Amino acid sequence: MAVASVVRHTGHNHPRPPSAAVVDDIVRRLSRQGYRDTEPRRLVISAAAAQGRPFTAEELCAALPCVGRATVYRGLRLLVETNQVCRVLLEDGEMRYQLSRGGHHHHLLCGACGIASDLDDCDVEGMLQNAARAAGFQMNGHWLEVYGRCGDCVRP
Amino acid sequence: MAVASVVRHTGHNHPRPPSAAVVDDIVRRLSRQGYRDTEPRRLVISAAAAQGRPFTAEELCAALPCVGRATVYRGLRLLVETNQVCRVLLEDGEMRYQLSRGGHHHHLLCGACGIASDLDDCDVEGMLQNAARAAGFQMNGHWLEVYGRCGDCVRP
DNA sequence: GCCCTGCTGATACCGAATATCATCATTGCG
DNA sequence: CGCAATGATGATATTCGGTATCAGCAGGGC
Repeated sequence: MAVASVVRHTGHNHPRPPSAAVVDDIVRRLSRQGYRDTEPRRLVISAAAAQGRPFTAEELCAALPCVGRATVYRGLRLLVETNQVCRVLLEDGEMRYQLSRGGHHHHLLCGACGIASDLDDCDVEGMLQNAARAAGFQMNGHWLEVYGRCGDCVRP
Repeated sequence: MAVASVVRHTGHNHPRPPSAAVVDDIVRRLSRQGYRDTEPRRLVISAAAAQGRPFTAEELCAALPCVGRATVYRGLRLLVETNQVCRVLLEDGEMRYQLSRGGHHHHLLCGACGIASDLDDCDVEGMLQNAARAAGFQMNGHWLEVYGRCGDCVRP
């Protein structure tokens, strides 16, 4: 049976004060991979961490008028490639981003407030493996997003 | 337990001859909703049906040099909105399209040949409902894509 | 402190997608 | 059947998200 645990990224629907520890953590991980610790890059990470819900590259640019567009896009791409930021697919097909806590997980996307909570420990994996195998398909990955209303929006 | 059944859209990896019956069927459904039966629209549907794997809007345009770009884009959008065509999300985030057989299903996407088979009767739904509910989330939809290798590509 | 090299950012560029709008064609109706 | 209303078309312009370019800057190893 699946066990669900939720980590809400913020108590409310608004940007949180970017935690310096979170930024340091990510910068450290990037350094370990040979990427430099630069001021603009820290600003991008900080801005990403400050978003209360999945964001777009353009939103980051708007939040960082003092950082060049190209730098924001490059920084975001780097974060995605190194799995510091995960992609979030909205129901209408729009792609957004969100700071990742790492590890495999799925998103519970609230259509009302736009917040994406993380759903860990849901073993769709095994079930999909079986279904795929039965179809003669060798599965080695999947993409899953869950849409609906979060608890706060269902009973406000 | 999940029961999987696969419908491979074509025996091989190449465009099939567009079946007039399929096109007529879709045109009829559109007519019922008040959309006109026009030559360019039929061409778009026919081209979409002729694709052997998920395609992009640009690929449709290329396949229909005699139909205006705007018309192709409008036609494709209409087909998506009326659920005649479903969106297919590739592993890298690219969005493609594929004629839908209707009904809820997921895609088994082969990274080798690019073909998307349909996976019906996989009850992730129930499992997700439970996991979401346990997290205080009211689920009312999901998006799932499965990635791997199809049978033909695993043992060629 | 110096130098190498990766990073930055202004700009130009590209491609996908949509808006515009005059013209055309489908279909309902007399 | 033929006409009028209106939805559809398509050439074009435009917008917009994202990337390539490249000279200058700065991080960090020495």
